[in-house]
Amino acid sequence: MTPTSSSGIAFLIDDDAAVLDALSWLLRSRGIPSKNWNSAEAFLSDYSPQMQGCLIVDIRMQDMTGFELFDRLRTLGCPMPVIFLTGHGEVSKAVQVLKQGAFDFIEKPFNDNELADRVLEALAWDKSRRARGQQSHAIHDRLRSLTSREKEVLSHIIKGQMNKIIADELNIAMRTVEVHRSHVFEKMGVKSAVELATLLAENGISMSY
Amino acid sequence: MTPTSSSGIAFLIDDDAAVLDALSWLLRSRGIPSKNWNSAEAFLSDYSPQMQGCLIVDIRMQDMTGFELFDRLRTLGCPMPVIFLTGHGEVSKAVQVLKQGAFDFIEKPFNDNELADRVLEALAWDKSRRARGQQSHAIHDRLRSLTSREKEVLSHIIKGQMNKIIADELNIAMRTVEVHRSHVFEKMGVKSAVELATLLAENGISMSY
DNA sequence: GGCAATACTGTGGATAACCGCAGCCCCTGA
DNA sequence: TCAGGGGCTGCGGTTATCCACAGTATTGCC
Repeated sequence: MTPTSSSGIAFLIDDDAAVLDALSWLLRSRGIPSKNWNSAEAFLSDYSPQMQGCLIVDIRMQDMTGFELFDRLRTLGCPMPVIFLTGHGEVSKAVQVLKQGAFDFIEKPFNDNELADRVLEALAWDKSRRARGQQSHAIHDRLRSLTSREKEVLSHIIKGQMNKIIADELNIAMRTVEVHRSHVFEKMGVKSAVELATLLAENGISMSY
Repeated sequence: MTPTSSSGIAFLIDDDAAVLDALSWLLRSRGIPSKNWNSAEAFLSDYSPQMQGCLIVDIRMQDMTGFELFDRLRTLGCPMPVIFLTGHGEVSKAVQVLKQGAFDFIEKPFNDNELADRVLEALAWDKSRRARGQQSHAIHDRLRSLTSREKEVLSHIIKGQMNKIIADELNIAMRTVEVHRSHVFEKMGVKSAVELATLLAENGISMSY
């Protein structure tokens, strides 16, 4: 099992110790591991891109609103799903934040079962995100292993151009293109141009050189 | 200009004639064409998949709630973006409906500029959706023009298999595969297997035969 | 029965892809 | 200075692809 195959942790962020206790107790009773922070700043200073799981964030905190924390984390590139907890029904804020990519927005007092279900959904979402990311990361690693000339040839290959044409456009011999081409296939772990094109297209990668 | 290149219409659905008037006046002042319905049922009976634009639906109506209308339309396959208007802040409903794919959820009284902006966003979203759909539709039309044997060969081509292998697996002569292959290219409007693979992958089409 | 569509096959030749072997040039770092 | 990596190239041979020409067979429809 690689590290990214774990189900992740629920990161609880609230400046109300009673809420943190109640939440962590609830989650533990469902077998969901969690960790607590009593302020947004505290979490931010501990934040690491290695973290896996989801965030459960109170909207109303002393040092920073949950929205601000959300913005800061997104700026840092944190992709984890965020569930907001709110005590007072601000519809426009809820709508805004959901449209910005929050995972959920739950009013207090919340139903225990419902909250636990949402957390499980968020953890599952994050897990599948990591799986997708791992695939995509592996491809980018392979792309980075290509020399610049190889990338250039690659970009022509996936346009479906023949070796002769590529050679003309790059002003090199066909034999050279053949060599680069076979290196590209080897480094990218594919056996044909079709596989290569599919691999890149499925991962939304377009090589514009 | 094809029909689908128009910007679409705002379909207003509210059983309060005063609101309909105000909305249609507002939108007309911004150059946004709109049409009115005074009940959900009335709109449903007029609904046609040909409609282009977005819906602006009051949550609270006599015959049916906006949510019900939303569900009914989605069941009918209506893909248009829906903006809900609500007079009373139900956060949980807003969250639920947004997660189900509503475009926006706006509280009354609303800011005129904001609403007009949202409508324009929704219309733009629908326009780009139609563009994507048209591309995808064209591809499916071409796929449908293939005979079943050709589709079978296609599925092997996009796996990157050589004609010889395909011939073996289908128990036919290589020459026959070559013929099917060239028919597939011609009907799909591509000149190479790479183009074909990219075309299908970019549109999320996987041929499993 | 004739006609069209579909599927299938063979022959032979042109073109393209693939590959090992061999070698050249340039740059960089030990 | 020498080794290694990257880029470039030619030769010769095998395998694949693409295609024109030429058929056979089956099915379904008017």
